[in-house]
Amino acid sequence: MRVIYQVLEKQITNALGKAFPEAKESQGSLNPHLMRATKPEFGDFQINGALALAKVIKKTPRKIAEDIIKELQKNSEFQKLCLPPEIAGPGFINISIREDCLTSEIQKRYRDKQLAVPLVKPNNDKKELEPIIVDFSSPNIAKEMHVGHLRSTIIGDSIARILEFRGHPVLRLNHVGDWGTQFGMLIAHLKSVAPKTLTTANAVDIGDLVTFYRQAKRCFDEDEDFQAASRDEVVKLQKGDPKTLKAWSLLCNQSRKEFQKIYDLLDIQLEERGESFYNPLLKKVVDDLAKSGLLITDNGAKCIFLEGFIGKDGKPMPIIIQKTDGGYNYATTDLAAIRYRLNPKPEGDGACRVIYITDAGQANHFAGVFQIAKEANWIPEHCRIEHVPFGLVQGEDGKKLKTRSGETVRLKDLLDEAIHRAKQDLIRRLREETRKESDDFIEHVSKTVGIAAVKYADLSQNRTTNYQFSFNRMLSLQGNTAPYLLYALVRIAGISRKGGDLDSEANDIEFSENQEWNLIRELLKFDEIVIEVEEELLPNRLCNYLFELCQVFNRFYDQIPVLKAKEPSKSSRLVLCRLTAETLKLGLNLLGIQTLERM
RNA sequence: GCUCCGUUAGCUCAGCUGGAUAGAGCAACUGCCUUCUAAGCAGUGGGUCUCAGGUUCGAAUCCUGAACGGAGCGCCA
Repeated sequence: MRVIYQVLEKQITNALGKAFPEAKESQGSLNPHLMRATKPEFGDFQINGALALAKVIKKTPRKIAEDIIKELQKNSEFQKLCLPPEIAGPGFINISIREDCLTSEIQKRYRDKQLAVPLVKPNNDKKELEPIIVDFSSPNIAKEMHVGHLRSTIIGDSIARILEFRGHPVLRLNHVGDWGTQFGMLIAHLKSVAPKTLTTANAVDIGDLVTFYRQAKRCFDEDEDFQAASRDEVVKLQKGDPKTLKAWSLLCNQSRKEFQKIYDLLDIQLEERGESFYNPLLKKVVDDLAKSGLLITDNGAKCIFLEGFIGKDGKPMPIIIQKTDGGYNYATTDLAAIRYRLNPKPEGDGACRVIYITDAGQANHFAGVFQIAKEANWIPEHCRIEHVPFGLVQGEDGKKLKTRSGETVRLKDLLDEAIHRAKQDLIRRLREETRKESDDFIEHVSKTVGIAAVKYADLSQNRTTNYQFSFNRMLSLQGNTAPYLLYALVRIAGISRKGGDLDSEANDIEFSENQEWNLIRELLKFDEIVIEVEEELLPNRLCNYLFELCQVFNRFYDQIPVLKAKEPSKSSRLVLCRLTAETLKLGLNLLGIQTLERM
């Protein structure tokens, strides 16, 4: 209905101009404030503009609304599209779209792969679309992925999918932590305790690596000599010492294999481009910042002091660009990354929008880095860089999610448990219903449902707030959960199995029942929702929509017979079933969730 | 201490950027299966939108202040 909305908005703006020529000068007052009706009783859209206009024109809002309607009704195009508008409450205008228009919208959408969501096109002055970068997941080498990576990975993937679906070239970048002090620590430690791991492939497995890392961290915190040795290793690494580089690449490979298992399980594509990639560019970042006069040396470190950044002691807090020992910090890497990503090809990625999916705790860091990039003039006029923050994953006690023994939850364990619980649930149901299914079926359904539940639970929440993780809730068969949505699709597949032709023609469709119109109106909202999510980067809006669509469909399914209806109702209803299935499948796909025919 | 974020039903959360009587889901209670999968549907009860001011035709939404909770804050990322 996005197109209808746009047409209406234009018509109403025109009508306003004609009805109130005297209001034209005062800016903004001719905005119709057209929006989707807040309740079904109010029709499809409502105009709120009459209320705001009352201030400018000295008439009551209801009188103004009357004049707007009079003007609108002179327009035959408007009349073709809408029923006569009604004035309600203090001066709202309620607008209902004519049923034949709704029907023809359904026909247009039927068998349209994009389901009426338009593809983006390049600007007039450019031949090609510029890529959008989604920077997400970003685990650290030599550590296992843990629950802290869950949200970034899931949310980032969904946002990338939505942008891709709109037609944007998307670079899904995995900015893995493969550089810096942690590596110094690890290599320095391994040199003394397990030197073989630094020269031989596959000499250490990821579990041991994690243990070594912990030991190294402890040494680093307690032993000053070890600190110095670690920093030495970092400097060697950054200077490209061949032995250190070899050791480094062995460690990275080991971790990479482990990450890939998780990404495969989650069905997520990512292009690895770690921090190390930007190493050759760091020196120029420092040099250019120095040239621009932003850099100040403080206690031997090269820093930038920004307005509004104040530390614990109340003194201005620096952002450190180069440490006293010559090493670089993550701010430096992030600055180098911004430059590279926004630089035109082939020197850079030529991106027009860069999206960082990280926890909200890094908001200050990004605010600082973005401000430096802006002051250094590294962000072209037409480009956007955005930090997309999300809240903490908490346990059911409201505290940061931990295992019973108080350790960080490994992502692999968490996903396995979701799948395991989905499986137990499925087996119990099969027993209760005395159904028999193959082992393959059980494995496939449990995996799909388990992963879907984890993803959907995360995505369906407004990402900015903390999120309370609960297996029981996310796997529940009722309510706003993945299993509920998947079940709606299974019901439609059931209709098809029982002989419903979900591939019939939509030429002669006809509707009469309330529940049909409710479903039609819900289906037609899809395009607006996708575009809104693309702009706001809030996938929970899409989840919310899909949940509502399922509720409307289930009401329809409960109250309206499909297979037993006479023609043309039967075919018309089958068209609605198919369109519902496609909308759900596509919607879930944009969330990175796979669907099922039976469950 | 400073900065950022949050506070909506017993619980978990929406609330589309200022609109009509604040909405879902869980939990509780009442109905509905010889019927396309009841993993569903229909219904009932449940609210000082943390508090106090302000802005205006109109505030959960915007501004100021307070309380409570969370996160971050100099050479880790």
